[in-house]
Amino acid sequence: MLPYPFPGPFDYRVPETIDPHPGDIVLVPLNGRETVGVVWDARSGDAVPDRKLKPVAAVLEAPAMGASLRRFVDWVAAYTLSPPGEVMAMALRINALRPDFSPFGWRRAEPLPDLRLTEARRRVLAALADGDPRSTAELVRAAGTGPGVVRGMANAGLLVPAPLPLARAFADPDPAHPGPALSPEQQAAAAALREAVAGAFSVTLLDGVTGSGKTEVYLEAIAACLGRGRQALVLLPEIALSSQWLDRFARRFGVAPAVWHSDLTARTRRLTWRAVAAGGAPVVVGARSALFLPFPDLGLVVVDEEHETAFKQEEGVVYHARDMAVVRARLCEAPAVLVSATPSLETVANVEAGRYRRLTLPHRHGGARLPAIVAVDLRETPPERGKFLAPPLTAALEQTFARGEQAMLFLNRRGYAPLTLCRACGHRMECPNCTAWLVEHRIRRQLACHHCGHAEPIPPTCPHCGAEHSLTPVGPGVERITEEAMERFPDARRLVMASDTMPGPHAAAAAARAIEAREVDLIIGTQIVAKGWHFPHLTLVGVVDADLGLGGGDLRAAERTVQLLHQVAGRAGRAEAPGRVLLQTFSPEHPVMRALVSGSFSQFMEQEAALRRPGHWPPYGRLAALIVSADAAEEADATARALGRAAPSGDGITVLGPAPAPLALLRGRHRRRLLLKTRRDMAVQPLLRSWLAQVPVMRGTRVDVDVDPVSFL
DNA sequence: AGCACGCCGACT
DNA sequence: GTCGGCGTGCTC
Repeated sequence: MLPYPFPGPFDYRVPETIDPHPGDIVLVPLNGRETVGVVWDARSGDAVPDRKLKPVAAVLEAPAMGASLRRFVDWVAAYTLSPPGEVMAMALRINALRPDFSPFGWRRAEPLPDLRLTEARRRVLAALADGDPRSTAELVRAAGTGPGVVRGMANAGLLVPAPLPLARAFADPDPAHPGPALSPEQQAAAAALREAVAGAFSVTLLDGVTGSGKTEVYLEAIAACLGRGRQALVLLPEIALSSQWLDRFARRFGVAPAVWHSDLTARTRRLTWRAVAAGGAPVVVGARSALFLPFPDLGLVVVDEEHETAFKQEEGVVYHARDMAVVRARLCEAPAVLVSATPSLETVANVEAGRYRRLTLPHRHGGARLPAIVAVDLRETPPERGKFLAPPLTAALEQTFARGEQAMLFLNRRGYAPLTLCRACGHRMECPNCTAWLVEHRIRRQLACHHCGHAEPIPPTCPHCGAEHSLTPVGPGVERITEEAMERFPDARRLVMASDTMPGPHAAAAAARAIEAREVDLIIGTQIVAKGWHFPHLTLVGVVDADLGLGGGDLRAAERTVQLLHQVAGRAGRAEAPGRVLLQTFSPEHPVMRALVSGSFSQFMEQEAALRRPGHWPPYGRLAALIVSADAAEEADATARALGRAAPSGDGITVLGPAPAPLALLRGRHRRRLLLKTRRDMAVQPLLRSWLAQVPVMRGTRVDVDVDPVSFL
């Protein structure tokens, strides 16, 4: 299998000098070059005539790709309709394998060529007397010479390259390390998880209210997994924001786990990948790409915050890490644990169908109570004109600050204002490349598109009618809320938490520390504040616009809003002082607001299920989206219409569209969508395969497939 | 993906 | 008469 988008593996001849086995990483000729690939299987048999077969060039000295990972790659490729080589490339991490990147050093040549030795060369050989290979840097230090001498010796044949023994990059977590005390409720759940870890494949939903100590419970499952000598993988939706999770892990096990995400430096990535392959990383915590690490014996997969849409990879190979985690666990004969205070309807449906087990933690840990949630009706108590914080919320903020407690304002919108409008002619400032408004970022003095890289200075006059001082910001973003809070509470120490104000894990960790140390009175944030933080002194959460996520006609808009706002609300009152949550809304009677206020999350999910079941909407049916894109609208239309004409039909099959995508123009490309819906007992992949095979796609036009779409943009 | 081949426009 | 633009096709 080659790391390129071919439809399948290529066949090669095996010369007598080498002996490759399935999983081995090999060097093979391809179109006049040499390429790294993985031996996938014995030859596929047909198609390629013997005369065309070229010989495998070499077997690389690298850990082989295990059978369970190869089968996982095949499974993901088949499920997502991606070229298997592209999926394998995610698992291969070619950068970690290239000989020039590998941790290679030197040993003495056997036998030594008969050469006159200089004093420096003699010292280098002396440093290698014990037979262990050493890196160039080590040899330079030991022999008190320069790297040129080592290189010269290698060229003269005195030294030969040798793989360095892998340093233990990650310490063994200590299951006996005294961790935090668990409540009887937590102990019971932990015992059930330990039992699951002792068995083969199973899926368990760990469903506990915010602040119930779910993490501490599944850390016990990890301890049990380590006790059996197997590795554990924990997936988090946003690893960059996981400093508090790492603290908890260290508190339980005395050491840090291996961390895996896309922003690792090349060196750390290589070290971690090699350590995992060698079985030297007992626990890995990572973002979705960690699913493709080469665990020799994966014994447990945990998906924390399993409802998070961040687990859906939208670019390249489009997959849902929560669902693929279950597949990976099954292929490794390991249990999977899905964790959430607000489980997705998909997971709830699997519990109800008996496919998943469920463990519940109904109470907060340490006697803390769940926060009281109330709706603030913006029709009855509107904010002042041009302001966004209604009187009940400002009064609550005042009381909170007066008590010396912390408050949080949540608004899932970056920047100052989502729309800039000309009061003279009604012109809206829009992105030239996308069907989207430009968002004002007042601090940067720019109008920016949140879908592509476009940004421009705020124009002094209306670009349409030329009127002066007529451009007006409409609606709030976190910057504007910060401005309002600053006017109203000038003495409150503010901290803005948004992806553009906290670039990277360090900034987020520093922010969390400042909040824990009570150096902040008011936190103003976008959705990153919803993610599992534990701020013990935070007692008030204000949701500036609770209705925000409900527009747009998205299948999961209501579910997602409940999950997001419930998570945000869960940040309040996690210690002794009780928490309070105010939801500013124009429709307090909406089922979403009722569910949040009453706390009857499960009842809301039943209503959602009742809405989706009759039409066979997920999770009671299957969806796949086709996204047609082209530089010209006519080309996108032509292909989309051709797909529409060739659409599959039959009992239990519905095709919707083609229709312009909500983002009909994205990064300068015109987009059309079609949606395939089938009954749950049907597979969409064969339908999609034969459908796509019937429609020729012009050059410059793309058809992207999204199986189980989460986003409908 | 990555690379060679090939067929048309602006230079020495 | 030549360099080089990127459209097309191929890789076991």
